[in-house]
Amino acid sequence: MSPTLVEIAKQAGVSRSTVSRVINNHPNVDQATRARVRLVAESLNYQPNIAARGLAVGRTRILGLAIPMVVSTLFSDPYFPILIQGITSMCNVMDHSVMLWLAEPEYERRMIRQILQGGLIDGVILASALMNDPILEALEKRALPFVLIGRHIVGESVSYVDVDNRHSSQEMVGYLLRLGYERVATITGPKNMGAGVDRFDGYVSALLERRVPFNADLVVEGDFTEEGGYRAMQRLLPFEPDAVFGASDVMAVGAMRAIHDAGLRVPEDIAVAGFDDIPLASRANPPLTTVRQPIHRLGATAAETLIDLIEHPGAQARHVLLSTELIIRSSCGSTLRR
Amino acid sequence: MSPTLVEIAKQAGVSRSTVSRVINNHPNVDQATRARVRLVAESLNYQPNIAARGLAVGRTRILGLAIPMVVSTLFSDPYFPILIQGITSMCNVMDHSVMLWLAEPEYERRMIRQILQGGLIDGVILASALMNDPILEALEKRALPFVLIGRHIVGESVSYVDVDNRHSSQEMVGYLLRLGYERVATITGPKNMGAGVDRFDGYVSALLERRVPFNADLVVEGDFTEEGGYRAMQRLLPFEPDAVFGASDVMAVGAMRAIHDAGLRVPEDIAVAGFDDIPLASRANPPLTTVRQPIHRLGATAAETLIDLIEHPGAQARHVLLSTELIIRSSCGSTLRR
DNA sequence: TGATATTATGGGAGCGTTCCCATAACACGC
DNA sequence: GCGTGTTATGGGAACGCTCCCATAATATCA
Repeated sequence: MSPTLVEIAKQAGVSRSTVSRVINNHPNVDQATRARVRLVAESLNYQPNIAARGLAVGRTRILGLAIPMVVSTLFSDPYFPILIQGITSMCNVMDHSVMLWLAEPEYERRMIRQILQGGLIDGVILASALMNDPILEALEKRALPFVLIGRHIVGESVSYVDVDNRHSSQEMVGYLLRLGYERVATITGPKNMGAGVDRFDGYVSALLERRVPFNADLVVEGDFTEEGGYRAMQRLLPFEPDAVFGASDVMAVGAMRAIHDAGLRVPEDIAVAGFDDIPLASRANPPLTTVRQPIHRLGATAAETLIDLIEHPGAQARHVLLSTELIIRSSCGSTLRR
Repeated sequence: MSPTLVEIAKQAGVSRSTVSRVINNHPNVDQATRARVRLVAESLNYQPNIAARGLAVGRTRILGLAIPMVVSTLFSDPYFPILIQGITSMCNVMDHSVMLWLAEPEYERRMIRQILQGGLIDGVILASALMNDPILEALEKRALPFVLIGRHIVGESVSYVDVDNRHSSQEMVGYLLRLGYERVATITGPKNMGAGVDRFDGYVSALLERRVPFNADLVVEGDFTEEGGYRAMQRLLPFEPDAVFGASDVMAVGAMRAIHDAGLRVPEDIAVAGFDDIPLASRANPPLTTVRQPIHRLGATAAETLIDLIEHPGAQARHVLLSTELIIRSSCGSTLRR
């Protein structure tokens, strides 16, 4: 094991306290002493024991990251790896570490207890919380700082970081309408997920904005999977949409497959747009017009916000909305139709 | 915060020690006392403080998971999410937790120190370590148990869990040869990754086995990306292969795109095979013949092995090879050619 | 029934830190 | 040259837990 404070102290001929002061950069340590202690600590490759420090000081500089398992299974795209990268990346900068929980339902209670009461964690990032997630309730009850990735029904009392789903979708659908499409359908996400409802809201807003009547036949709920997108599109086809907005790229790609299988062409017969801009989107045939999310930044911002929250207890809930970018490729045609 | 042992003790009218014994299921506690303490602990929602316990007992039941950032960026497939799921899943069963490090080169030293000497972690799982990874050296020097996911040059002195890459590739390429293909090319993975070299070895073994002369023109190094597969295939085309074995599905899909772009058909003109069986493989056009990896089990086994190693210090290094499954679809044709 | 095991319980010490208070050394101004 | 302030340092106590030893109560056996 790593040497302890007292061993450093002995070697440097000072007390435990002085070494601690040096390690934590407290003032009021003699220049010479400081240098000597530094040298010894360095040469012995000293590293403070996190558990002990955590015990003493009540803060571990460890962040918890909880992701509902159902959700993580769902995505067959690199969303989570990138998100996690964003989080750990910021944690590196801020000198924090990350503990990971993938919530399997059967271990949920155990996980919640561990997270909340283990005393090991300074705060929690909850990614893609489902609408009725039990952990959320527990988290609110307890005074542990936490940040949601993805806006949530619970409202404005909790901190969250999100992409502006509503506005982005509105923009995307508005773009389709401006191109002249008249029967714009949508394949939504599950309605127990924030991203699902917000993107649908954006769709509705865009119709409203351009005074296009809402047609319930042109809305089908998907589940963020390719297969789900495929099936949703099949249900949509009889109603003859001339464009489809898929609430995720993966679903949009599924929809494209359904369109091809039905002997129709994209975008000539039906235009397709997606959301996320995963790598697959640019390699689809035809390349997919979509909304690019700053996933990495989403993670980094969540970590940053959480750390800020930890350092300012009692502060107001933070709400951060990151903006997106419309990526125009050829799946919706490139010119105005009329 | 969660109540402490003494608070439980006070409420139950016993000593700290007795409560500790109850919590840890020690024998020699009176039935009645045990029940009473359990009740109080339950009602106060007691959860032992992990940091304190770790300090006292020298074991935290926390596993470290380290993934080189370069590698994690690389995969545009759900490999890592599934791997991580496998790990956390087993950790749930074994009552452990996971700390995550994504190794950014600039923070590597800090990470290594933290992992090795923070005293917080009982062992480390190192996923897809690069061949010259500095952390490996540090890990070997230190007496911290660790397990590699993916075999590694360092040899048999360290524990690892891996898929039998060599054998699986040999089987795949053997299958292509048996189908009658005569100019079987391969797009390899990077040669500083275990999976890269092992899968290439399997390719060579298959040729040897069936006495097909090795042709260096038919080997191009890829980088496990779609784009890399595309470019590799372009370089392969002039040498007129009649089949290509891509060391990953993502590269195989890239190769298919290159073949299509060159006006050729799969499998009529060139057969394509992959490795991994990611979801994309079954939805490719044509569906990809590939090798299925038990990724989830890979992660679970790594965690299990590590925990075993932690509990039996000084034990021999463990080597686990998981077997794979040949998934035959239509990208290599379904019938013998001659 | 008295010597000896066994079972049940309590309290001290220690894990490696940090924080707080005490103390010593030294400078300064008058 | 004496109070006052500042700087440097040491040691006790505490964080919440587990382990070990002591002791009391009870069971076991010749």
